[in-house]
Amino acid sequence: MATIKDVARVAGVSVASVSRVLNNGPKVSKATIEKVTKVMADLNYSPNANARALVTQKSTTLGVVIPDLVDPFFASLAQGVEIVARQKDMQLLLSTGLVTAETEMQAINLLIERRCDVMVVHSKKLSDQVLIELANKVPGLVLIDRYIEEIAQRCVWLDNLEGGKIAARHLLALEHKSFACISSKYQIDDPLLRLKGFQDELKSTGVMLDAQLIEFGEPTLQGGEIATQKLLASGKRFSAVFVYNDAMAIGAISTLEDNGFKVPSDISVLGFDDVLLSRYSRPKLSTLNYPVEEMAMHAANIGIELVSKQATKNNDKHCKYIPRLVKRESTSFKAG
Amino acid sequence: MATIKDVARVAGVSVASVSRVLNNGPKVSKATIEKVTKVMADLNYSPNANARALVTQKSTTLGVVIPDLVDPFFASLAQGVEIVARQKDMQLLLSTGLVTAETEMQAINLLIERRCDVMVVHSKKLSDQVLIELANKVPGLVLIDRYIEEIAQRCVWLDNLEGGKIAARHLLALEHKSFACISSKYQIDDPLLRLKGFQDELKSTGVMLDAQLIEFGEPTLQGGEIATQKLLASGKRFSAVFVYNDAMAIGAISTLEDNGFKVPSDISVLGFDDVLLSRYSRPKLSTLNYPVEEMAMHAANIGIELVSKQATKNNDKHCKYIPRLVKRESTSFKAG
DNA sequence: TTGAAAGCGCTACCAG
DNA sequence: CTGGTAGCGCTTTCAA
Repeated sequence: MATIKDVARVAGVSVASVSRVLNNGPKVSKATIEKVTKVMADLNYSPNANARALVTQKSTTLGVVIPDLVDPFFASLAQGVEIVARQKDMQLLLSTGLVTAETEMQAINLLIERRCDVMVVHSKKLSDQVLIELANKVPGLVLIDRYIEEIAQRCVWLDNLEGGKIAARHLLALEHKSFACISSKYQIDDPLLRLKGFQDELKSTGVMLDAQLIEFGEPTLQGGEIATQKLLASGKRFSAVFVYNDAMAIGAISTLEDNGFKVPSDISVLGFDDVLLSRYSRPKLSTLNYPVEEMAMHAANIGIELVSKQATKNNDKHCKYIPRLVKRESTSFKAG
Repeated sequence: MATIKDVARVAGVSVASVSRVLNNGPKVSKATIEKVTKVMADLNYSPNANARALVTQKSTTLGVVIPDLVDPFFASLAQGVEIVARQKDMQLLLSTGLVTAETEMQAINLLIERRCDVMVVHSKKLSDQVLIELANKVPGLVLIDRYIEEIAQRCVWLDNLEGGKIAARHLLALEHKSFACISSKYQIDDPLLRLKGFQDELKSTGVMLDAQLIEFGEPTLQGGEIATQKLLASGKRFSAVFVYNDAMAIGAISTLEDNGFKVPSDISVLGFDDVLLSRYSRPKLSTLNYPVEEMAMHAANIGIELVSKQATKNNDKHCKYIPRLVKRESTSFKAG
C-alpha cells in the first residue's frame, strides 16, 4: 500500500507538502494541490490512520461498551453514539460480551489501549470506586444508565424512581384500585427503583401493593409469562400490572389472554423502555419511553466536549432524563 | 500516559526488554519479567495499540459495514462478527449509515484508512465491478448477503430463490390452493429472488400466482399493513400469504385480524428472517430462518484465514446458506 | 539473556 | 509557499 513518501516522490514534492494537502493545511499552491491530489488518486493512496493517531495523539475514535448488540435497547444506545461519531467524523469502536466486572474492565482496557478519545460505557458490575478512578484516568469517559454522585457531570442517566411514579400515576388516573407488579430478578438498581417509585406513589394515595402481587423474573418474554402465571396462581385479583420492561410485558399479555383475560378491558398492562417491540404487539403496548438513543448521543457529546481543548465548565448540564409515558392500547380505564 | 520508555527507565532495563515481556517474547529472565511487570502495574502502563499497529502492519481490528444497528437483522450480523473478534482477540470497528453507493464506499474507505485486517461488508448499492476491485485490493474483505461469481469464495450468502421454494412447498403441503405474496418495493435481489422462487415452485405444481395478489411495500410493519389492505381490497380470495420479512408479516397479521380473518385458521401467514420479533407476535410467526449470526461468524473467519500467512486454498468452502423453515403458529392446514 | 538502533507512516516545527 | 527533520510508541533485527 502506497505511503506518503511514495506520493511525495512521484509528485516530486516533499512529504511535508503532501501532508499539507492531505490536511487542507494553510499555504499550499494550487499547483501543488492538484499535482499531489492526482498522484494520490493514481497510487490509490490511503492515509494510515494509525500513524496519524500516533503522532497527533488523538485517534478520532469513539468507544462504546455494552453487554450485547442483539438487545434492541443496547443496539439503540450504540446507534446513538454512532450518529454522533459520524457527525464528528469519528469511528465507532465496539466492545461487548459483558457479564462480569472483569469482562467489563477488559472491554474498557481494550478501548484504552486503542486510545479512544472518548468512550461511552454502560457498566452495571464495576463498583463506583473503580469507575471513579477510571473516569479520572480517562478524560473522555462518560457513564450511561448509571449515576455516581462524585462524577455526576460524567453520568447520563434515567430517573427510574420517577419512572415508577409516573407509571403509578397513569394507572391511578385510569381509576385502577388493585395492582400487580412484575420486576426483574436481577437486583441491580433499575428494577428496584422502578418498583420503589411505583410503590411509593401508590402508598402516597393510600394504596398498598400486596407483596404477593409482586413477582420477580428473568427480564425476557418467557420471564414475563412465568411471572404472570405465578401472579394468577396467587388467586389475588388485580386490574393493572406494571412490568419491568417491554419484553416481559408482552409475555404478560400473552399469558393473560391465554387465561381468558382481555387486555386492556380486563387487565391493563404497562411496560417500560418503549423498544421497537412495543409497537409490534397486539394490543400495542402502553409503556414508558426510555430515550436511550438521545441519551447516548448526549453522552457522546459530553465526552467529546470533555476532551476538546476548551473544556467548557458546563457543570449545570442536564444529564438526568425522565421517562415519558407512551399511551397505546394495553392500558385503559378500569372496567365497571 | 506512561510509555514503554517510562517503564524501561523505571525498571532499569531497555525498551527491548519491556517489549519482550509485553509480547511474551522468547528468552527473558524470570527476574526481568517480574520487575517489568511490577513497574507496568505501578505506572498504570497501557500499550499503545496504534503504535503497535504501525510497526507490525496489522491492526488486530475487524471492520463491519452495515446499513444500521437498530434493525435486529443487522444487529445480529454485527453480533456474529463481534463474537469472532472476541475469540481472536481483535476489536470491532463499525461503520453504518449506508444509504447510497457513495456512503457505502466511504464507510469501506474509512475502514481501509484504519487498516482493518479483515472487513465484513454488507453492500447492496455498490456494483459488482467496484466490489471485485475492492476485494482484490483488500485481502481480508468478505462480502455478506451478496453473491458475485468472480469472487465467490469471498461471499457468504443466503439462497433466497430456494427460500421462496421452501415457502411454497410448506404452504402447498398444508393443502393451500390460493396464494398471495407481499414483497419489498426495493428492487434489490433478495425480494425478487424470494418471490421468483415462490412463484416457480407453485408453477411447477400447476398453480399460478395471481398478479393482483402480489403486493410490494415498504419492508416494515406499516408496509405490511398497507400491502395487506390492498390485497384485501382486490376482492380476490387467498388462504395463505408469503411475506418478504417478519416485520411485514406481523403487520399483515394485524391487518388481517382487524378485518375479521383469523390467523392461521382463515389465512396462513409465513414470514422470512426469523428475527426476535417473530417469537413475540401473536400468533407466533411461522417463518424461514436466516442464520445471519452464523453466517457473519463464517464470513469473519474466512476473512481471518484470508489474511493469515498460510492462505489455505479452501476454495471448496461452503458459503451458501439455505434458510430453514421454522413452523410456529401462523401457518396451518387450509380449513375446510 | 540483553541492549542499541533502525524504522513503521505521519505531523509539525523551523528554516528558507 | 516549500523542504528538511525530529519524533509519536512500539517491534525487531543484530550484536554483544
